[in-house]
Amino acid sequence: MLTQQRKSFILEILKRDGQVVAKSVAEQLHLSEDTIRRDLRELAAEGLLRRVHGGAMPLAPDLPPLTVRRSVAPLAKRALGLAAAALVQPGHLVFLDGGTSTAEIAKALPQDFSFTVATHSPTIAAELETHPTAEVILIGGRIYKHSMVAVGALASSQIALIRPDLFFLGATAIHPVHGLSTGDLEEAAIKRQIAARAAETFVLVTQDKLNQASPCTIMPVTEISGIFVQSGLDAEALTPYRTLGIRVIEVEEGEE
Amino acid sequence: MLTQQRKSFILEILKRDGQVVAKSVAEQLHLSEDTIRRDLRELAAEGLLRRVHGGAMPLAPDLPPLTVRRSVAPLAKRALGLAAAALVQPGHLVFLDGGTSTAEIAKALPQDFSFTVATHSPTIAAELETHPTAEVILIGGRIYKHSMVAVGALASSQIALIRPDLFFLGATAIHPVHGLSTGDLEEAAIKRQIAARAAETFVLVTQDKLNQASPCTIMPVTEISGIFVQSGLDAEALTPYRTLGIRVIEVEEGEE
DNA sequence: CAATTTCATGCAAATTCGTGCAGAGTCAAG
DNA sequence: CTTGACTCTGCACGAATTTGCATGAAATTG
Repeated sequence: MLTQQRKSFILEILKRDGQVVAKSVAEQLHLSEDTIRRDLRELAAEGLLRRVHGGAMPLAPDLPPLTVRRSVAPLAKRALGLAAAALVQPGHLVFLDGGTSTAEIAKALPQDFSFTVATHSPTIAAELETHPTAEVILIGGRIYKHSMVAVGALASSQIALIRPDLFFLGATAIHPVHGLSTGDLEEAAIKRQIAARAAETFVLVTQDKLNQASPCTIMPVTEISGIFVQSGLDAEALTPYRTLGIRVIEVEEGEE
Repeated sequence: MLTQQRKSFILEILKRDGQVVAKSVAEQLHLSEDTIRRDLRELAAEGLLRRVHGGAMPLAPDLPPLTVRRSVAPLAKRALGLAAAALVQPGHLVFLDGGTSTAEIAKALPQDFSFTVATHSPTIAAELETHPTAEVILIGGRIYKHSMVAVGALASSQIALIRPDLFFLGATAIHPVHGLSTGDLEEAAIKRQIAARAAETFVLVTQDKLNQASPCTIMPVTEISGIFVQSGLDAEALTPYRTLGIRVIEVEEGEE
């Protein structure tokens, strides 16, 4: 095991998990903690991470809001993202909505074949900087800051130019009767437009969104192809969707 | 076994595994480690790989992620960014190019009045998520990954719709005769277009860019209004710009 | 405040590195 | 065919790097 390789490994862990625990890395690589600590010190000196007691953290204290939201249900979301990313096929045009759930899809996208990702979220686009094979199309427009997605006429006109194979939608609420909804009218309009142009639309649903409603309706649930939920939820809560002919994909929360 | 054959073998291993362990190669080829080390040294001298203790790694230190590039000249860049951000006035439309220098401007933008920021870099846009008063316009298009900016016809058509008061351009090289230049043709074209529409264009110039030239010309230096450089540089190196009537703003590197 | 964990430093063992050198092989001129 | 120059390879040896452990300091936890 080369020193450089170890450092890369550490940086990957950091990028994936947002943190590094010295002890855990030492165990995974069957090396002493001293060695890992030394690496961490050197990486910190190179300005690649920030040393903290017990391990290391990313340099930037990240964007506080994002990190907070990210910590809501990271494991469950990661599992959902992984399952959703598996739908992507070579040559596809995939549209990724903004949000932390779709960010997990971006992280989990396959890297062994080529496809195109369109997104109106600068955060998602930035996330894909390091993806080796994905072509990225950025949809511009006025940024709606709360969700960090481009909205408005400018965005709309660009979306009208593409026809995605897959659309992964991020909604703040889903309800069998009230449909998909979110907090902003313009945001809802954009999502609606994308879904209308996409061949298939899927939604990643965490427990806290299921059977809820938000003020602005995006569209009825019958417009979507399927939802990803974590397994082990109340079966009854999912029945209405199955009845409506919506694919309900239950995802095991993988071990960490 | 010819020397060249051995070298090819080593490069294949490197390509396949992303690393080369000198000892392992020596065993596979039934040669002494010295020979392999010699090859590695020569290959490193040819710039085909990077020598590390125990073997070799690919040239690119992984993907030079933003974090690495950020650490190049952080203090100097931060000072330049701060000075540049001071030009922004209430109600302005400011265009921020992609790059680490302009990212520093984004961080230093005033927060006590309103203005609009346009950018074709998702990274910059994401940076502005936490800015309290700036309206953000994202320019979309195909993402040129090396620089993480939107380029192409889609981006061009959106830029044609706006007319910035200020444009902060990020170039990879500036030269009094060869003008501003960068590494990619499309990127250069977009920058040229933005500059043509902007009332004033400024460039943040770090020491390593001054009086250099890159393959793709953006435009002559006479098209720009001014450059920001760190103070204490060779006065002679700046004279040509002053002679051409370009404002040269020297910035003291502030304390941390 | 005490127990536990984590950290930094010094140190020794092991590994790897670079250089000098000798032997083997190649090639061309004599 | 012989000789000499040249190159390549492996070995030797001191230098440098890396790793794990021990020690005491520092931080964290209850």
